[in-house]
Amino acid sequence: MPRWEHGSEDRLKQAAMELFDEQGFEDTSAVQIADRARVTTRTFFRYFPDKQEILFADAELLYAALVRQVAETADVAEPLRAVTRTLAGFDWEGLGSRDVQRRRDALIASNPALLERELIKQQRMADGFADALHRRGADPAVAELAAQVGIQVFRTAYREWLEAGDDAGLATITEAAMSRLAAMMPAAYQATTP
Amino acid sequence: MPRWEHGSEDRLKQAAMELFDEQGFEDTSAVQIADRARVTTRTFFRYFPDKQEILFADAELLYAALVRQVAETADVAEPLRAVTRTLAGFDWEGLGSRDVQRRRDALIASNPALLERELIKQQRMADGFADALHRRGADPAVAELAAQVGIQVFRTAYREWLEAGDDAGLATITEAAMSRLAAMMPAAYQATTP
DNA sequence: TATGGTGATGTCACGACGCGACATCACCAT
DNA sequence: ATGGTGATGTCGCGTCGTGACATCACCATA
Repeated sequence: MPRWEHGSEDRLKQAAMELFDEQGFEDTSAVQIADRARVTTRTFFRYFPDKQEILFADAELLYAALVRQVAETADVAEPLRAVTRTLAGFDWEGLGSRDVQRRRDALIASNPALLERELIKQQRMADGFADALHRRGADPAVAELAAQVGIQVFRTAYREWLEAGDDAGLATITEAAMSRLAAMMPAAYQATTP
Repeated sequence: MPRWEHGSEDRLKQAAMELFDEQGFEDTSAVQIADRARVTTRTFFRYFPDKQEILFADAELLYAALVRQVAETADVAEPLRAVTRTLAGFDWEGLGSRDVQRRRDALIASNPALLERELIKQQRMADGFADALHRRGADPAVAELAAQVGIQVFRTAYREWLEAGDDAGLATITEAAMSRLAAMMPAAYQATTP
């Protein structure tokens, strides 16, 4: 008979999701989560540096994968497209149903602390993209701008996609967002395009 | 003889800046700040909902002013420029020397909690811009994209400006960033510009 | 089989954070 | 002078997050 059950981390994640669902994020304490997962509070904080992170632990891996992909496939000639294509091309459905992602999104949006965390993750991803593009030979200033803007473009598309019916493809929606952006670039600048 | 000195809020801000400078953000507790400002800890939290906010209390006013300006002067035909021009046209030097702003930036960048807060403020400003543009008649999707991208473009320019010598004007640097962005829009999209 | 190392978890103690409830008192209008 | 109001203090509490050290299952290897 093992002294401890295995899989504490999974039990913690599971318990946290349940409790957030039942009571919301704020009204759920780390102690409650730990209790339901049958571990001590201290163990909770060994797996997750804070209460927010339990919602982003998986996302961290996803971001790393995306950055890696940009690093491998980026086309220096079109850094902005490299970013949006990588993001739009990912199999988001594979992460869970659209409905699950929608609910996760809503949970995050409803809580300032979670929103802050989400934004910083996104920022880190942007930094990763910029670095990857730079390594592939892009000018640093261009790389940073492409990363930041590319992510913003995709984010708006992603949210549209979450709300859309099944007919809409993420790639298509993202293309539409890019077109929108292109349409709002002043003509003066477009003329200067090399 | 007044029972309490007046100007607690200012004393708190002052004390906080000093201590952050002396010891860094993490190693400064709310208690220390309150002590130096000669108020109780409870009073600290009455003025600032948390330790981070003491660094952003002023910024909040600034953001509100910028949003108002976009709401008043936005040109619906060029929402992206409306955003970047408002931001680049503001008198940032009036907020303090470039050096002060640089140090503030460094302090924020050096601390995750502060970075999170900064990003969420920026996000709120973006939401404000988007709303303002929408009210002025812009399509909601376009408004959101213009706000987000405009801010990102300006942010990169602003950081360049902080590092630059006195010769460089913020407006010029921002224009350069816009050109960079225009240059990376795929030609296919530029052709579709209405 | 014995032994010792290693990793996961527990236990304890502590400081920092943030808030609710209520008390106090300077100041101001009337 | 008097009563209201706003700023501040006092007290107590629950939550967050961490350091230090103890425990014990499991594994490798002699």
